Amino acid sequence: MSRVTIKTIANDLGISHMTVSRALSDHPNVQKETRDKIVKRADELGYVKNAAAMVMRGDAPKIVGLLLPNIVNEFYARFANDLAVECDAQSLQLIIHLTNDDTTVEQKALEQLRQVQASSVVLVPAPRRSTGDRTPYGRMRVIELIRQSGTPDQHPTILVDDGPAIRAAVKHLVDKGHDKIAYIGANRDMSSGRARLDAFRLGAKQAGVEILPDLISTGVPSFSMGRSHGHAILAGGTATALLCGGVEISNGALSALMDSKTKLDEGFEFIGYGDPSFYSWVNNGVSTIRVPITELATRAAEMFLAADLSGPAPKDTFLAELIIR
Amino acid sequence: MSRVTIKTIANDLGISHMTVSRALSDHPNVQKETRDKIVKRADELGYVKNAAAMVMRGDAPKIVGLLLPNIVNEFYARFANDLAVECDAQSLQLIIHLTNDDTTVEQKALEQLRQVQASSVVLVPAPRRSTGDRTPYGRMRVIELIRQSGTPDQHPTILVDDGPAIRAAVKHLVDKGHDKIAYIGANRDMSSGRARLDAFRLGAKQAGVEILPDLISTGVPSFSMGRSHGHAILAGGTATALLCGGVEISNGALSALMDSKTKLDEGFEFIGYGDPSFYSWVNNGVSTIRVPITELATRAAEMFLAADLSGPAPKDTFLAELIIR
DNA sequence: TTGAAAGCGCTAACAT
DNA sequence: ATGTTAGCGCTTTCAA
Repeated sequence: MSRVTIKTIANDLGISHMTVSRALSDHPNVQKETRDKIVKRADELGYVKNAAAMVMRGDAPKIVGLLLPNIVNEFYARFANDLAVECDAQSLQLIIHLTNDDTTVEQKALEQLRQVQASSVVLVPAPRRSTGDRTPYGRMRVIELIRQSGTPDQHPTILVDDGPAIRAAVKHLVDKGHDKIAYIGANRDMSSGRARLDAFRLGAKQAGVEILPDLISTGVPSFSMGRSHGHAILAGGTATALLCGGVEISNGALSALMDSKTKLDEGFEFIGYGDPSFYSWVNNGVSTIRVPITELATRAAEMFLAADLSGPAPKDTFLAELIIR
Repeated sequence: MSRVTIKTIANDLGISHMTVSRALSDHPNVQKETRDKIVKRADELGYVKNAAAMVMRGDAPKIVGLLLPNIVNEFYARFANDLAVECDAQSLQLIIHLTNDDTTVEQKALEQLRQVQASSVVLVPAPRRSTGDRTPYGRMRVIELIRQSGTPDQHPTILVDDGPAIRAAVKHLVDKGHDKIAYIGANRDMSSGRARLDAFRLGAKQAGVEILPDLISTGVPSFSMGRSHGHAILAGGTATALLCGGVEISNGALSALMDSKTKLDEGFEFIGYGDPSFYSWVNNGVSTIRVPITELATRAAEMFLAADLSGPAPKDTFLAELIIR
């Protein structure tokens, strides 16, 4: 009834538990006959090696963590999916925690991962108001994804540079004759919010158009935020094109746009952010700024394995891509 | 440099590791002064309790597993999200494995979860050809989600009954004057595929319409399958309405429909399956069959905690709901 | 109030 | 080829 261990099997067979251990760990020094008997009995009893015991002996637990704000956002879902595939390929177990961008939750999750000795953690750092306390990461390898928090060079980091794509998007719109281009993005609380807005401004400047302040709106990014700001811009009547700087925002703004058949017929142009699968077929294809998610996940998985912890932490940047549909 | 344990702290402070243990576990029998000193030092050194040691002593590991075909499908993503929230609330760690509906992968994942002594696993069983071997679940509580595999009453099960909603969908279409209703769904490999098609047929019968065999198509469910079958049905010209029996299929078929402006203007009616967020705003709102995902996740989390393992395994069924937009 | 010993499951290092 | 011992980090039991 209780858990089957090597001792259970050993007693059952009237031999030493060491022989059982050897047999089940493919150690050469076991007589074939004995080994077969052991393997057979282990199988019958449903024996599985106790991971906790292995960890206590010093084996690195085959566990990695993933901390995401949520997993409904298609960007995060795809990343989690790709990372999970990589982990399964490496026989790693992936523990997911959702932080909801709350530093408290994030800290708690990190501590739990530390308790189970997770070897690595991929983390989208929650934006933090103060440079407040943070639990030490212990022996975990922490890989920061998308956002960068705290001291640079401290942790390996995987970033996305969407600047060029955003500037290209503006240029594309200008080339098509638009000069009243609206922008909806995240506020300056997040570094990504700042960076994208800056890229938008720079793109406009480079393309030689002036952006009316009224056409730029920022806020805490969410679907409903994107939707309401989108409605406001469409109602304003000034803008002839809209660029979004965030996945949720983009979906929200697109939903607002879909409400307005007139605008679509008038040739109002929309460029979204992220590339949810339905963008390729909604509204005859939605142009967007695509982030190479699978590449990010692959790189993260590579970092799991990277042996050397010495030297400055690597910082990899992947380019987002403008997709015109 | 090496891992901080209670012994590290004990040596550091020149006391017994037992006192340290007591202090850090809020045992009353420690002098306040000593306790404060210990807690302080533990904090400085970044001590965390070793989960493996606790598990070895007999503590149930705070780990639960989740096995899903994938996590990009919005249905699964939402479920995973909701379950992760529940787990965080209960200080459980959630290990996710993606099976891709492959029994081999599923078995391997289950074994890994067994090694780390996961207390419970929520599992969308991969459809299995033969009633072949399956690793014993050991002491894990296995909760089957959506699909049921193997012997009934063996595991707690959470099912969705979409029969009434599917029949209501057919009735709705008939009431609106449609009598050439097409259906795209999963083939009979999965029990859900069979059940939904049967519900569709029954609904048609109850509504007094005959379904032309040509208008029913099934196959291995996927976006592209839904899309190509959708195109075929639209090209056929016979059908005036389409009902889908699967999430991916529904998205694919919807994408096919969006390609055809004519059909939409002609009043071609579509009822999808699942309720991706964008259904509420695409195409002025897509009618669909909604599955109560959060309720499923909440119930699953409740089952994590259920103490009694005695008696027949509970089988909970949640009703899907027809949403007309 | 504090400490010492034992044991959870496993394997490296020594016996035999 | 097989067996014995010890120890990973922790807490329960018993002793001081």
